Amino acid sequence: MSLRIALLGLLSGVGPASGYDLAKKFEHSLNHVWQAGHTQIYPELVKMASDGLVAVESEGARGRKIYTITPEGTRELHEWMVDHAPSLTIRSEIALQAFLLPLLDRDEAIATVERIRAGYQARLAVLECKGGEAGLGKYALRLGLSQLRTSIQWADETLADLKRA
Amino acid sequence: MSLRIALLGLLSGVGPASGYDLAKKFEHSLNHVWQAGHTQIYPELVKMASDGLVAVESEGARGRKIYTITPEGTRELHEWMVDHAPSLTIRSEIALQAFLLPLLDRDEAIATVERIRAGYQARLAVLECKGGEAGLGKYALRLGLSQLRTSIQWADETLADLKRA
DNA sequence: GGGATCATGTAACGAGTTACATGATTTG
DNA sequence: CAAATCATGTAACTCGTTACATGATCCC
Repeated sequence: MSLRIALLGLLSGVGPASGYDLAKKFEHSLNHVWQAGHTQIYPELVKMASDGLVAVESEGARGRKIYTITPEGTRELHEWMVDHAPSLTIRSEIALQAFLLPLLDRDEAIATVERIRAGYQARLAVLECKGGEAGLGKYALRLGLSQLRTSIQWADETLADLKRA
Repeated sequence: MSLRIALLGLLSGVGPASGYDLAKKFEHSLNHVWQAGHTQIYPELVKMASDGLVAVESEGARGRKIYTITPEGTRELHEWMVDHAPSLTIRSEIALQAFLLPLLDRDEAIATVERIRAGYQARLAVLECKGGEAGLGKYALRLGLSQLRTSIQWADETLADLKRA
């Protein structure tokens, strides 16, 4: 369901696009929120077209197919945004490592937290480059940035904690 | 893979347990980090047993099977904790709603953020009850709490932002 | 005896990943 | 012409969810 919503959202927000374009958007602007590769996107667009949520507007060079959102797609997107209580389901490998940290001895734990911190830091650098603008992703970007900064702070506190012991 | 690790981690941290026990742990202590229901856990334990990572220690009343982690399981768990760079993959319905927020008009956006905030708040209340203790999950709990507090702050700032406009 | 909880499973389906496969066009 | 990028797809597999199914034991 969420993949559909993400695709509908992009088509609605940035206008008609090909599967290829949409895959790029996933890579560059949506990646801190949802992930999907082209192998998932292409078949989904076909299904969505047969469900009447999108339509092929035109076929361009190199077999390029431009999809547009239909009124029905717009309705479905809007309904999801307004009615759907988003699931709180979390599956985070990082949090799992954090959870199991007490199973390691001091030095191993420190090294693991440092690795986690580096990952957060790298991602923060990427997000920071996406800078202030961004009509569509604006609020999500701010959310991502504050969560990352908080997580880095957690890593620092945890490192201090582990080193103290 | 991560499901295996989570199960190995629990067996290692809290000692021998049945699939049922492990499912309860997932519900009560691991749920802010990883989720799995019994329908996923039971078959996975069988596979893990055939891979030599766990063993059935004893069979108790009502067909209860107690699993223990084997030395090989311990090795695998340790290796993952020490060597594995955790994936940064995120799939968050909440962040997706946040991303698409600019597609809504002012009042709808406000209502949506309020719904998101309520979700965060509810989860925060749950986590806060798990209180200070917790050998195994200690660090993950702190991480979860700070992330939630940050997210609630984001919701408040976003609401202020939307109301100003 | 009846309802709650303990305890384990299977089957069907949907979501997501990895590997494979193909061909057109642009740029150096 | 060769390499990069554009552009689309399929197949096999793993992971996760929902629905179904069964029976034992405990407590009222």
